[in-house]
Amino acid sequence: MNKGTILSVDDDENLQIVIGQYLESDGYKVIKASDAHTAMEKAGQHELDVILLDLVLPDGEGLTLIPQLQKETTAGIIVVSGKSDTTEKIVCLEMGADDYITKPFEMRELSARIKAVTRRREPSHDIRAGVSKAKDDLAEKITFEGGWCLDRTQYQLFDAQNKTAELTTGEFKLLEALILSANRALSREHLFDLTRDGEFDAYDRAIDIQIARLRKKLKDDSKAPQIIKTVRGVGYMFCGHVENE
Amino acid sequence: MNKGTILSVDDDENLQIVIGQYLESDGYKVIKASDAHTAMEKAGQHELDVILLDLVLPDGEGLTLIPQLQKETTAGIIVVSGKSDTTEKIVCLEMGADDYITKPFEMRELSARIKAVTRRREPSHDIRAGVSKAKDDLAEKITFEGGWCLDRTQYQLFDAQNKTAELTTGEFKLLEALILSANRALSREHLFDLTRDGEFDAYDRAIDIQIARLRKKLKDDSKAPQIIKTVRGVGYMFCGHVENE
DNA sequence: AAATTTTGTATCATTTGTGTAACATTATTT
DNA sequence: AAATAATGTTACACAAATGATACAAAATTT
Repeated sequence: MNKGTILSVDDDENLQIVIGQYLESDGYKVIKASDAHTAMEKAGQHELDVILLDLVLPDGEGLTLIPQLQKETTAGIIVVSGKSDTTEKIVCLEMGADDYITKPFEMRELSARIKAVTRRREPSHDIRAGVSKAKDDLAEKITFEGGWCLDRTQYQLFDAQNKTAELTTGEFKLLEALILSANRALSREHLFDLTRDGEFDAYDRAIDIQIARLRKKLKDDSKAPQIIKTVRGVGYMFCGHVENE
Repeated sequence: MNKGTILSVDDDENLQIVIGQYLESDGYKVIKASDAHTAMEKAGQHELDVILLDLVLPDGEGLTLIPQLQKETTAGIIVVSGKSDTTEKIVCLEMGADDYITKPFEMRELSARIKAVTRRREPSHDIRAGVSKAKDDLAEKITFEGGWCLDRTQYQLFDAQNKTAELTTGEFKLLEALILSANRALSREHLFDLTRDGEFDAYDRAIDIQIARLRKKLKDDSKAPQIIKTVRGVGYMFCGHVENE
């Protein structure tokens, strides 16, 4: 009997043991992590149904962990917090957590909340039926303003004369990411995540430089850019009309 | 703009009024019932998204009401209880309630929980470039009085001619915060918290200045403002009719 | 491993955004 | 209506964000 797989993320070793024992005897498979890093790791390795998440962790990712985990899995997230602070509750729920429970809690309550969360995620509750599936399969060639054509099979950008702009793969990925979210401002961090692995450091200017290089190759004047606009305080945005093929 | 329809079932008249006002100014349509019988009736008549349910009712159906309501609608059920009794919580969640909140609660928390419940019931967010877009509960474009359109993906405000008003991100955030709590007076401190980090100093006039700049760009005469009104001794309030897209 | 290409860091210049202070205006109280 | 308090306005200075350039470090190719 396996009711589902739960990832428990908490620093507190004793609590981990208690939770683990209870939930296992309840029929769940329990995976444990005691810091944000391993949490993300485990989330990538297992098919999770629910994540119990304490936001106070030694490598303290805190709130940002919620969207990160959601990117990695489709599991429900229950924030387990030491504080019963309304603002935090709200923020958590708004960031996408499914529920919020305050320590100390009774195991029975935790179990009930887990059930409630998993129940909601069952197909029967899913109202997705009839909703057009997101088009994952994107065009192989995308043309835009100025006769440019991004060829996603060749990893190259061609101009109106069909001459290659000699983009590097990094530049290509960045441009692709921008185009796929055209007319939407994207933060540097977001762009970083979309185009490469590793940790983004807030003072990292790498994206800026790459944008500058891209602009040059796109002949987009950075003083008054027409294609890649900078959104001050936010990041960059691809502007313009895009056509798929 | 209609975020959804909520049925509030509670015996307490005052609470009903408070909840009703808050949620309505929040963009929900609110229907009220003060006993189990009318609750069932209303549930049959309307397309509900969320039901706020106090189980202590004059004709005291209590817990059995949960499955009955679920038979009638597909709305999410949030149990609003006077007791913070774990057993009751568990029973409610097990009977199929989606959430449980204990009186007294802050309206903000209630609002957040409603959002969380409705979010879960929404169709999946569109997945562009494999990135799950951080899904707000809110519209991407909000239009209001005078043909203005706040584009939350571009971080810009456009006028009726679709020309950008050149808001800075700070100004944008402030306007967004005001709009999202339209027709509700917000204190400077609250606005500060909503739009930036750090500590608010009571003698800080920064918000005033930013309001002034916003008004100018919105062509809102500060002598007789139509869009952002001053609420003396309190703060500011966005007035007007807002439409989501 | 040398050469080449690609990417990142450091630095400085420039632009843009925002708070402060001082004063003007409007509202409220006396 | 005077006095007071709250808010609006403006100019200015400072801070922060971004762009540009040169160079260093990786990564890739030869």
